[in-house]
Amino acid sequence: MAQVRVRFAPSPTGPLHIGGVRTALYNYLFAKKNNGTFILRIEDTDQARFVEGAEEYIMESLKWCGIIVDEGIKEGGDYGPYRQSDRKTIYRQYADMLIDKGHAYYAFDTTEQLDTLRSQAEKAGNTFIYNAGVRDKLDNSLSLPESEWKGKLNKGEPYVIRYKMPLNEDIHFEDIIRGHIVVNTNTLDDKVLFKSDGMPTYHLANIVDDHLMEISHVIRGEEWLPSLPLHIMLYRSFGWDPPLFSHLPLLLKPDGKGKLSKRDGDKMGFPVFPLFWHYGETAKGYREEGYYPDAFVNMLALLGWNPGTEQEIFTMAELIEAFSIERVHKSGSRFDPEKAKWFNHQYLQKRSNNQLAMEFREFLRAKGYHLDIKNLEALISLVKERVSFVKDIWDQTDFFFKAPESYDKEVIKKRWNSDSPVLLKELSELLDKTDDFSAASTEAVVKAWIEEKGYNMGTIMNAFRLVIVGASRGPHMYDIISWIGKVETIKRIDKGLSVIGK
RNA sequence: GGUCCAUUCGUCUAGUGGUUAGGACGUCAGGUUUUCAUCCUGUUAACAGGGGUUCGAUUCCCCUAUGGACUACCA
Repeated sequence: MAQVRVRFAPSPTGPLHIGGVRTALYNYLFAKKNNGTFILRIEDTDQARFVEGAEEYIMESLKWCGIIVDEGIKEGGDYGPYRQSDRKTIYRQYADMLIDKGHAYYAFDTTEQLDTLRSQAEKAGNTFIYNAGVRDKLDNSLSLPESEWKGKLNKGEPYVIRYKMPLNEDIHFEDIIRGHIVVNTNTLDDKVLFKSDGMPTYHLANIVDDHLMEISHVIRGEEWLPSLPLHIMLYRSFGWDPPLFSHLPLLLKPDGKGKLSKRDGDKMGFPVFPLFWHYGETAKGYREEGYYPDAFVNMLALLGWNPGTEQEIFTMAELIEAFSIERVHKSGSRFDPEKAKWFNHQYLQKRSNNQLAMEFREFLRAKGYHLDIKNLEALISLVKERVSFVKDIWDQTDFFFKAPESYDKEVIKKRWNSDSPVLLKELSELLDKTDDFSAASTEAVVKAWIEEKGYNMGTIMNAFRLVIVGASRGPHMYDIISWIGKVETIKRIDKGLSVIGK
């Protein structure tokens, strides 16, 4: 295979959502699998939709995911510039080339005129298509006498350049994922290639840039499939060899219908963006929700592709090794937030107590707690298996840091009986006399006491947990009291006794 | 409306012209845990429908249904 060069070509119109990230990821995996080059090209030909911060956001997102850009606006490269607005002067000559070859023409119709024609057609139950069927009746350099349209040009009247779609021709083409597709040109329209504001449209800029940048494979979202015939025709008109195309299936909403959209995140309570977004609107990101980038990437990679084995956990290197574009699915995948959490759980379990302690220490710092790593490692070893996110550690361990402020009423009803005050008082005195407060030691002492007196283990331990934790949850009691220490333990028993009473 | 694309458990998916249609998430049930959670074990549940082709179709073809994308001087 010739040198593999692929590009991810987003528009900086807002934060990149996870569908875009997955497109970038598949491009990256494909490139690296084939010792190729991954290019980031910014497609900002629509000045009206430019959004502050979006370009930075895209680059930061890729970086967070571990997707390394080989050529791009920051990285440079031999095929730059990599931002289409910086390539503005390139496109016009290609539009002119098409006009010279008779594949494109000037059109002077105003937006209003075309809108009217469209709505009229709609009322009549037809579809207005600007192509060979009607272009003779419209206002363009094909329908008007040469003197007239040249006059308009000289006068500086606004115009666009349209592609001259041939009449009644079947266009055959291949998609790596979808196979053979045929479309008749009569259903296609004379797309605008060059806008009246002096900028190319996506279609022109995209084809010119892909050719100039020697892109070998175009891997993009399914929403582009309908314009593939146009793109194929453009390559033919220029006399260029087209790249190979792959159209990725869409990411769908978890419930209901339709493709995942930028709005779904807040509506459904999970992020649709890799990172927090805060220009104008704000939106949650996976990074800030506590996802590890490798878990996020792993989850995303398996949404629409799988290697055909039962392996589910992959490092980026393993993904690169296993990836093949042919195994990408044809149909859309519904995004499942539950499975995303499961992936993070898997990755969190693989981290060392020390790593987690460092991460949790940052979390605690924000809450005003400052603890040493050894202490936190001990804490984390007690709850690690129960959490999926670092922030979950707090939910599992808040009572380590502070005595309960209230006691679960249901638990009082169920676990606190008339004997409880007396028994806990005895327990308190017993622990007070115990010097070695390691979990093993207190466990031995308390068990011996319960056995000697013939008490009921469940009764005591559940009431004990109630005064220490405030609820019916948490790790082993002896681990808890060992960590909080004797003084705090006794204090909590006393407080519990006075608050709950009998 | 038109064009194009798609359709295996609730979800992500494996798979083959002949399989008990496999796995994961979730669900549910047991077990462990004197709590809660984790964990373990088990369970649950699918080839959209109808025609063909064939000795035999989930698998190949056609139709229908359903879903989706596109239908801008947006990408």
